[in-house]
Amino acid sequence: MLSKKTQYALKALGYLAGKYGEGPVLIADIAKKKKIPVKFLETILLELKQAGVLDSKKGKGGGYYLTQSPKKTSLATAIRFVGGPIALLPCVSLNFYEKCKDCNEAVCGLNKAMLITRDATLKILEKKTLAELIDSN
Amino acid sequence: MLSKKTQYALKALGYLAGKYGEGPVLIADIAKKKKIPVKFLETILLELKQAGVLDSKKGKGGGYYLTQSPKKTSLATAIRFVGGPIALLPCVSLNFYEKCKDCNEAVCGLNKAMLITRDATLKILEKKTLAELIDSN
DNA sequence: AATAAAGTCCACTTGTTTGGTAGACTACAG
DNA sequence: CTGTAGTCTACCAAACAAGTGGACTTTATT
Repeated sequence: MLSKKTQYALKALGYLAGKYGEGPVLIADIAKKKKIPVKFLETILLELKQAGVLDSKKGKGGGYYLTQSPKKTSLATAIRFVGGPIALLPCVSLNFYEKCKDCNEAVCGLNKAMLITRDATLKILEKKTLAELIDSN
Repeated sequence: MLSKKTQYALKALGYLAGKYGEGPVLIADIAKKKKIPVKFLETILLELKQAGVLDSKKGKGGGYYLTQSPKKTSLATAIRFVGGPIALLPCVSLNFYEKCKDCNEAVCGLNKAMLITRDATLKILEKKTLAELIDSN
């Protein structure tokens, strides 16, 4: 299961995708529409900005906005930006790999099963983009 | 990512699968071979026993063992027994479903994407069984 | 019956995540 | 120069995850 933080990040990105090209969107606006605690969202958006997915404008008329077209960012990328590994085990994670203490990966059945799972998941999440998160909500 | 607890549970079940039919296996034995903290493993095995996957024998010559052939328990089942939801979001979970506060699922793009992901994951994890976790480690 | 082996159960610590509050500072539009 | 809005820092606390320690019960064996 994705962490709350990652879930909120995806919701916020989906909302911003819907507003792409319309200028900066207020944190408070996103928080209200997507039912996210304002202060928590603040730190999430800041992380996404540091990752380069978002940019912001301070002062009146300010807010957050996507740095590029929502079609150019895949869900897999978005999830990784807020720190969520996609694989079910550390030993099959591309970006958060960690070796098992107890097994030889070449012959580990668990490793094999989870590798297949990760590939199937990635195949989907790399094709879907932020543009697909736009909806009528 | 699966929780440590779930990861340990799968490792332990894999080990017990390899010993199926050979009588009870000591907690300490599993812990040592799979590098799991003994006390933590203790609570995990207890949960699996209460779920019916394992049974135990107390006293000398006691230990834990699978209640049925490793081929009869899928990885999806095993994961769910120790409390781990398989879906990436609560709103697409079969066993731990929770409605989103902020979206209409029928038109939610995130929901759709995660549903497809969950189905792909489940398809794999429901086919793989504990027997496939047996290896030479 | 005594003993040792082994699972069971309860309490506790430690650390992280999640959610929330408060306040000061910076940038910018009007 | 004033108000708006993001930035940053510092807390707090409830809930959960991970891990530890110790006392208790059951059972086979001697």
